[in-house]
Amino acid sequence: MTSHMKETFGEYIKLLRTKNKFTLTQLAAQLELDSANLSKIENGKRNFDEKKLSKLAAIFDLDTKELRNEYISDKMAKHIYQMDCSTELLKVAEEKAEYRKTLKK
Amino acid sequence: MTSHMKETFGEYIKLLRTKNKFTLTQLAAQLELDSANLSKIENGKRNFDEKKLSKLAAIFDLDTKELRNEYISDKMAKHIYQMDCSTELLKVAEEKAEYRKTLKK
DNA sequence: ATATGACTTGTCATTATGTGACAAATATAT
DNA sequence: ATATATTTGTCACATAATGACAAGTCATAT
Repeated sequence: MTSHMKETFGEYIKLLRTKNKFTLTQLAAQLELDSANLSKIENGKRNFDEKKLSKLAAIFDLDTKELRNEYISDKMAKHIYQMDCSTELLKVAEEKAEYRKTLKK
Repeated sequence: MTSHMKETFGEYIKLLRTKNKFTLTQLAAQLELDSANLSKIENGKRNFDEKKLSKLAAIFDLDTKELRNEYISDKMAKHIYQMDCSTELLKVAEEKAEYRKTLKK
């Protein structure tokens, strides 16, 4: 874990986009999606499609694995936030996740 | 955090039910749901409806808050498991969840 | 062996939730 | 004011979750 972003994934995309002087339309085109929807993604009103992560990484020359980590941690953060899950509870959750692994499936 | 269950929430319900010598049909009736669907819940194929938590607590004389914690940690565990989220990544996610709080909304 | 009760599985109609697409509104710059 | 950039609203469609019920398995008592 090298990065320590506090942004949401949407804000992160916006950051990347503006730093590289892209317009929504330009980036959206490269990602093969509607610029209006990309706007919603940047503003946290829609989800970024996981299948497009590698494309996004390629555009901004990022490490795909790192980017996927950002993506996953953001998604988890959203859940943590939404269920208002405390650190304590998260620990329990982690144990339970381990338990689920032992159930294979 | 007093409990340290490793079960899934479904398994937990089943445990409560069998310890109290209830049949699926009996418990389902009290929870106002189909016994077939309760079976699926116990076996992790459906979700327990959060709105019925207090009812469940009442039936088995449990602390509602504790029960809700079990419920939430189970749900989080599911997410952690599904996205195969490492402890490291979880820490990052927690920070990001904090960040989301600062965004209010 | 078959009847009964307990549990599981499959399926379907309905509902809820998310997505792509485009129009319209707003903001920002020139 | 005009053009461009961004945001918001909405609709039709796809996808996923749910309630309901039928049919299945399994164990056991008779």
